[in-house]
Amino acid sequence: MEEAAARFRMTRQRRIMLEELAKMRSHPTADEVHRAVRRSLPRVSLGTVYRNLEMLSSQGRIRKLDAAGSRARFDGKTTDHYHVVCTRCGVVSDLPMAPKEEMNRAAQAESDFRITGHSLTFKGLCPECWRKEQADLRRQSSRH
Amino acid sequence: MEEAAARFRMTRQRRIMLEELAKMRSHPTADEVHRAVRRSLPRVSLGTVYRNLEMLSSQGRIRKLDAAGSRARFDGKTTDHYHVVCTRCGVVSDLPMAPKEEMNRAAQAESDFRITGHSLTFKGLCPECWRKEQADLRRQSSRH
DNA sequence: ATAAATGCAAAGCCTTTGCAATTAA
DNA sequence: TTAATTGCAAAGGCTTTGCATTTAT
Repeated sequence: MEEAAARFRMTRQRRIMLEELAKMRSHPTADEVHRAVRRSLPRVSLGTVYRNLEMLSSQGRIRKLDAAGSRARFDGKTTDHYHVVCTRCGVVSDLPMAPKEEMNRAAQAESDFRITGHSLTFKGLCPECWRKEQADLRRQSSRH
Repeated sequence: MEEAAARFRMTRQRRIMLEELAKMRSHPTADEVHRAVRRSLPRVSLGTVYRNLEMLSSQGRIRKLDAAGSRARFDGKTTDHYHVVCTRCGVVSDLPMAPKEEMNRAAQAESDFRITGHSLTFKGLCPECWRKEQADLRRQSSRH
């Protein structure tokens, strides 16, 4: 009945991954991290790298770039608009908010890229998941 | 030497895909589109659906949602910041621009989701690709 | 000592592709 | 007629997972 508190170990693999990620400013993919870590740990496996990338970002020690989800989604509506995606169930909804062209200009002032546009996706809980989330919290606090 | 102008045919498959996408307001994945189209065209293949989704969005008749980038990217920097991604070579760079918390409030006013954050990614051409792009254009116009 | 983490390899998913047959124009 | 498109099935690429072994605590 007693829940084992998850304990994380600072393995050599994890330490080196953190070190490498701290110095790589290039937003590497999993296999780029793998290659980097391999220089000091030739036997590290890609599986371990994937597991640790996932684990470290769930801990907030690193960050996974916003790629909402792995499967592509399509929209019959081609006019520019923003989306909100539910972080719990993944449902995507339109947002009736006018796209802000002027943000491109603001970004252009800060970047040496030739800015041509932007994509803005809000994160949140859909009404249904928000309800469930509250129910979960209520249940948890009443457990003691 | 003569370039064949690409001609697109309005096949039954494409017409029905467009019709379905127009009525589905749920931002379907490829296989959800497949299922929908199959109701009227039971023998349509998933491969065709993929090919046409790609083709129709390159034509601008439908839209592929952002974040569709297939591989995950990671960042050792955990403080909130925006990114710019080069639409030609895919390189990702940080943007020294303060994240705008107030956008969440603006979005909240328009949505029944519980908004908790957003991710903003600018699109553009990195300095190198921008240079190449201009060279390409120059070459093209001088060809006549 | 012992539960967490690893390496390895196999499996899973989503997506892309080659090819012979079909079909829009 | 004929080049684009399809269905099918196989292959690809990224990611996840099962399991015996190793390792941090």
